[in-house]
Amino acid sequence: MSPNDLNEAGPSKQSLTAEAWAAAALDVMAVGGLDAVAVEPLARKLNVTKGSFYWHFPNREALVKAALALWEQRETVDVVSGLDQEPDPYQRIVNLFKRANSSYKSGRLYLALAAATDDVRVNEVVQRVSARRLAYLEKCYRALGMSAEEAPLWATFAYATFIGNQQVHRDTPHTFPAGPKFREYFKLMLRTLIPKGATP
Amino acid sequence: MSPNDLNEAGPSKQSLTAEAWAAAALDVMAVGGLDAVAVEPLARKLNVTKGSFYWHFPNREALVKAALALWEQRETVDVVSGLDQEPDPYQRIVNLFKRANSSYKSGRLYLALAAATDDVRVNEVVQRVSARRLAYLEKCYRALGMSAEEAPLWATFAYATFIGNQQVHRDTPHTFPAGPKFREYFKLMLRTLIPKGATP
DNA sequence: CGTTGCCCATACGCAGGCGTATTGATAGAG
DNA sequence: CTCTATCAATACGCCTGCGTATGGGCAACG
Repeated sequence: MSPNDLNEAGPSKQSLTAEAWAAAALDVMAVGGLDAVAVEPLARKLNVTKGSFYWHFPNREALVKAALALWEQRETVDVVSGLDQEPDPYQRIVNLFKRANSSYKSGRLYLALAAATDDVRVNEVVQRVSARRLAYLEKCYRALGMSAEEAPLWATFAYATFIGNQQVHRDTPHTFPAGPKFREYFKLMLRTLIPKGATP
Repeated sequence: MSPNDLNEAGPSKQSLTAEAWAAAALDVMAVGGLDAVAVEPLARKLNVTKGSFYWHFPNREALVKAALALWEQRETVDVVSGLDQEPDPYQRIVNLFKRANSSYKSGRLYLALAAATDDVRVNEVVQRVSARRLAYLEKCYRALGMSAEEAPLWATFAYATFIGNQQVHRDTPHTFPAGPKFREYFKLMLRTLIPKGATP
């Protein structure tokens, strides 16, 4: 837990910021979906009343927008920072997979957000984030020497696989390979999804 | 459209059945998620009032249960009927993939249901359906001569991939390969996810 | 024609979330 | 010490969905 842990019980005498509300909104989103972002329940969780909320935000709409912006920014810096440092394209894909399979919580958040197919604002953000990831993957495959026709297919393939992994992991947790089995599974995916040549 | 098309405008003088309500519930679920299954909005969509609903069901809970039961039954008969007729295990997997990538609507429904992670009833059903699909895939891989250690890994891999395909297709529709590109993509997945030997 | 059962409409009270208005508390500036 | 700006609590009205109670229409059957 960070020093200024929010959305937890306890006084936490520090005044709430708008970003704290947005972060709390993302937390409940990961569990209850977009509809779970409700002002009064959130206020209860933060040990305040909605009197506080309506000082920081004009309405619920603004909170949703702020939460989505925060999420997109997190996801985007997540991609550029650290990941792009790696020179080897093969290792870049490996790192992507590692990251995708490690952060279970952020995976849940993506799935919860993407499930809000009826909300236009959410759809736009999800689309941008997904498209960025796909473009990044495609770039990696091209760096591996793949043609402009093949790369997008492999990128979609790989991306679908690790999005699907998060889904399967969430939906049937006890069936998903764990421990040493997961290491096997991981290696299987890597050698299957990164074709020929270019080993590190 | 079937002769007794429900959940559409128009009088449709035929009396509503409980299953019609359940089917309509599944329809709105595929778009708005579990929370969209609300009695009064559904009644409006069916051109009746909730007076009708509360004759067929004791409460909203019962409707959700009925809808889930209907869904599970659909998904289950979907697997056993027609699919298990095919003798060749390779072709069985191919058919699975074809079916997964063809029924866009049913894919959306699965994703919407699976997103309701906070609901216990939904989780149980989703878990059973997913587990059944995984077990079926594993059986296919074993029929291809795969070992008891490898088969579950490949089954999870393949299942994650086509669940992920539905997700990517939904989240970034314009990026997803279409037309001839999709045929390429499909062949790529098949030859990658069904290893060596056992070609038809 | 009357009665009975099936299916639905209407009207009501209740609960919970949204947004507003008003007041209160606290810290820092002067 | 006073004043002011910041942040939060309280109280209110509104809307919407849930569940109940009651009554109405209609077909089948006697």
